[in-house]
Amino acid sequence: MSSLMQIGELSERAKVSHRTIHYYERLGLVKPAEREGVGYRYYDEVSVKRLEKIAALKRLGLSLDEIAAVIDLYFEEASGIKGKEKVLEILQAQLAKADAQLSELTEFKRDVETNIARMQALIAEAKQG
Amino acid sequence: MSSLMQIGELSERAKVSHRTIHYYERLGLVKPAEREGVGYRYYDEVSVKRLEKIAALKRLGLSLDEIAAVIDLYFEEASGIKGKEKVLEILQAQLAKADAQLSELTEFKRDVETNIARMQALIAEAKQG
DNA sequence: CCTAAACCTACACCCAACGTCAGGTTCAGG
DNA sequence: CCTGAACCTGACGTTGGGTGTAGGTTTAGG
Repeated sequence: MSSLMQIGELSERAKVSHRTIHYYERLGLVKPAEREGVGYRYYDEVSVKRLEKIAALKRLGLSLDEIAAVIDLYFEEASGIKGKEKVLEILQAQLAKADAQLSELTEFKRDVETNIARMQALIAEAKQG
Repeated sequence: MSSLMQIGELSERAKVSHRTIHYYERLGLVKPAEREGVGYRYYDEVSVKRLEKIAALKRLGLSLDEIAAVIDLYFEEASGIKGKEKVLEILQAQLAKADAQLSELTEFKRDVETNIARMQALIAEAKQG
């Protein structure tokens, strides 16, 4: 009696439209915990987390295909022994990408801060020049 | 005699197709330093930097429209007095966005590192279990 | 002066990631 | 049993960020 929810509630809780959920399902990103006969989709709590994780990965700039390739790592026990080293490779690539993005982002932030200071100075100057 | 270059060279140096350069020009992201009559486009060194900056901002997840809104800050003197406060607003929004992205990215990195450790443990275990 | 390489414009087309719409089904409450 | 809300599928539309191509022009070098 794990209290499943329908797509409407999932949609609200994960802040994702139901059409998007359908779309993600076709791409293999999410699937209902249960689907009796040919009827409604029923989801569990994990689906909420899964959609939130997908959103987070998207914000990092991953495409849906790239996300599909790694999302299971977050929600399933490690796949068969043979694939573990490949999974490790993927993770290390993502780490490298994250590092690169971090330094680029840090630099960007510095630039923005510089520009903000410059703007504020110019505004102050204009206001009492 | 500042030795201008044509679009082909710019394209090669900035690693951006000439079609994309045309496209960016329509969006107001770049423009040739010179264009005699109705003929070829001629670019200077600044254009190379500009395209590289655009690429960097794209990697941070900015749309071309957002980039258009700020790119001039990097290459021109501050625009007219009236717009300065709006520019400041844009910059502050970008700073907030960058901060959010930074913390998300940091969290993501931690997750990936955890998963890497987990994978490595599993692999080691499998190799001598 | 001629030609090939590089350029020009304009329009059509592509892909990812959705959203919209139409027409039909299911389900819960009164 | 009936109705309205929630759901279903499938086809088509849209937006962002480009790419492809046709048909014409410019220019540098021999």
